[in-house]
Amino acid sequence: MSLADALSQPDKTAEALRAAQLYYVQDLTMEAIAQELHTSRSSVSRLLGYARESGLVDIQVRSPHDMPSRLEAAFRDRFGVTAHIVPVPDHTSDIDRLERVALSAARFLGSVFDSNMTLGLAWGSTVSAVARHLTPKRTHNSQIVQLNGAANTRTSGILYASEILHRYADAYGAYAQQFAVPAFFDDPSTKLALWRERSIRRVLEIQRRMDVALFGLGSQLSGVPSHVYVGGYLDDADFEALASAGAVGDVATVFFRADGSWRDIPFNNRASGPDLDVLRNVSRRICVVAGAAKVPPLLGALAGGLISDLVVDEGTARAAIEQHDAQS
Amino acid sequence: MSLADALSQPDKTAEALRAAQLYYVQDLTMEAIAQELHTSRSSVSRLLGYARESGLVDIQVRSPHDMPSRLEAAFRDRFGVTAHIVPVPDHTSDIDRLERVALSAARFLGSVFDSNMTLGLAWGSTVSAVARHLTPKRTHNSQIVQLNGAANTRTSGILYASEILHRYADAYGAYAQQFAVPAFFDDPSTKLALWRERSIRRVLEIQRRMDVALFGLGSQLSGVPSHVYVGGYLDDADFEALASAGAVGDVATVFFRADGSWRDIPFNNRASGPDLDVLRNVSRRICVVAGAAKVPPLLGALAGGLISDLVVDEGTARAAIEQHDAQS
DNA sequence: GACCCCGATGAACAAACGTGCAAGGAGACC
DNA sequence: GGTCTCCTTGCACGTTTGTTCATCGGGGTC
Repeated sequence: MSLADALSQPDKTAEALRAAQLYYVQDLTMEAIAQELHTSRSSVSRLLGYARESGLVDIQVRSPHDMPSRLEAAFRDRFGVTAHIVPVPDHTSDIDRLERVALSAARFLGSVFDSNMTLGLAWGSTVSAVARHLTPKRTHNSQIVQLNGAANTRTSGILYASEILHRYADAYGAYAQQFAVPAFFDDPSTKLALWRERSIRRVLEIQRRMDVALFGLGSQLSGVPSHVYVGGYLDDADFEALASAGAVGDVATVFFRADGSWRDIPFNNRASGPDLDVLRNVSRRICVVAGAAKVPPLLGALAGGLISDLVVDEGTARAAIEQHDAQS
Repeated sequence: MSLADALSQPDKTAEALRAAQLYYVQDLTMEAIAQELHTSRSSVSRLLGYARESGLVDIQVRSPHDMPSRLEAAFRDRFGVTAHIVPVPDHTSDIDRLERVALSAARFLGSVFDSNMTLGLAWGSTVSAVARHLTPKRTHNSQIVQLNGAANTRTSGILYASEILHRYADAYGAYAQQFAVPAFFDDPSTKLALWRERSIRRVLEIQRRMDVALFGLGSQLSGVPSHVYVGGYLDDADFEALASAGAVGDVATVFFRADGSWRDIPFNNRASGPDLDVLRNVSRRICVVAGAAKVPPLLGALAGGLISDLVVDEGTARAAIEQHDAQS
């Protein structure tokens, strides 16, 4: 359900609105609503589905402020971060886990992003997963900017960068700002040259002014090297270089260590993503994390102050807190 | 479900919160949630009911701002008032109509009222009906103040003033400020004398500082004199005096004319409610109206600028706009 | 006009849900 | 310890809801 679709059918929207009022506010049954609208119950069911899909009805669960979960309090105390813990049974597969976290993240993003804002998107499987669950929301004068160049598209289930960007822009009625550069450069000087181009500098300038950043964490370095980046961008030598530099993960192609440091990792001058100082200047830095494999990069990102709001599944959150407490 | 109850059972609240997350955010079925929580599906159903009742989950239907209903636009254009039209089939009885409008009003009030605010309540059957549908919401340092003295309690289905006040205070965790005076004075000088008392002046001072006012409209003067006020407070002579003064209705015992004027209605110096200038200084003045009989007082209140937000059923709204347009 | 395509519709079915009810359990009082 | 009361639980049932499917009707195309 795109915003354009929603606008193309004002009567349908009006009826859906009416049905939603009657159903969600006045607690009528669909049967009763069908009578009022002179249609069949099935149509009412569909109408309500449409109302939910298109964001006409907004359902949010809010914990009373005086009783945040123990885990959320732990993140606040240790890292000064607002955590949004997604309850997930422990035996859930990593794919389901990501899906459920992404769903919560999408709702949260919807409540944060608004008119006159700029949203920066890191390109990766996590941000792609969130894209699948966005709820439309009308905004004005807002834009979406891509934070790092696109990796290849052969990797399973990950959408094209432009496709992702378009989904966000469509859901929020925002202007999409592409960033047409490779994910990683082979030669740092190429990057420097490109960064002097006016078309690129314009994008960099927009990035610098973003109000909200949304990103996942790369964890290619922990344990077995994942194949995600093996598509012509990183080779074995690169991985070795990163490993020997002590990198534990990346945000938008920029790598950092367990202690949150990143400035002196040479590899980063080949990355297309924004300097992490730029990121740290953003007021809302929403990090979406699912799966225990991401605990090391998560702790690094937290140490580096890269995160202001964290959406994470319960198990990973618990593991992160335990590991942090064990190390300090 | 009172706020006190909600606090007395933190584990229940926590479980309800979890269930609500899984149900409303992650779209799991109750069966699945039951498994995660190691309980039966029925319990989950009840848990979710509790979560809704106690305001843990907040469902709101919001019209896209670019497409308000035609009626809402009409109210904005003609009176500068934000209208909240409650869809109700035309053949609905006045009692059902009031009930459905009150439900919407309660939800709206919940979205407006917050910490550090003072809410003024006119005492009447409409405000009483709203009380029945309040959703709990936690606030701090807020208070509820009664705007006018209590009429008698013999009239059907209307709660005691203190009972109403208590419901609001309980739902919002606010301090309740009673106003122990009669609805109408026989002798204006009694009122003047009482108004000099420090205990009364304290309440009047609070009234003067309120941020939100919630009131219905009295329509005792249109057509057949209703028996609502016939409880020892108003007699035939009073009604005649009001009729000859041109009064069309009242807000919190203070009467006004069709053109919105009220200052020179002698009867008002016997009323216990606040001067309408005090009311007009309140930033949110929420008026709840149901039933076509209230069209004349509604138009008067609109003319007098007494209303900032209007919650009204569709039929009455349409009638009011039609009548206004016909007269001008 | 004939044809096709696509989206909308209501009937029918299966899944999901709310609630009355009886059983069980914890505490209060005797 | 008995027992009385009140609250909670899970089951069973009837109701409500989501979804599939066949059908219909309104454009667009030849």
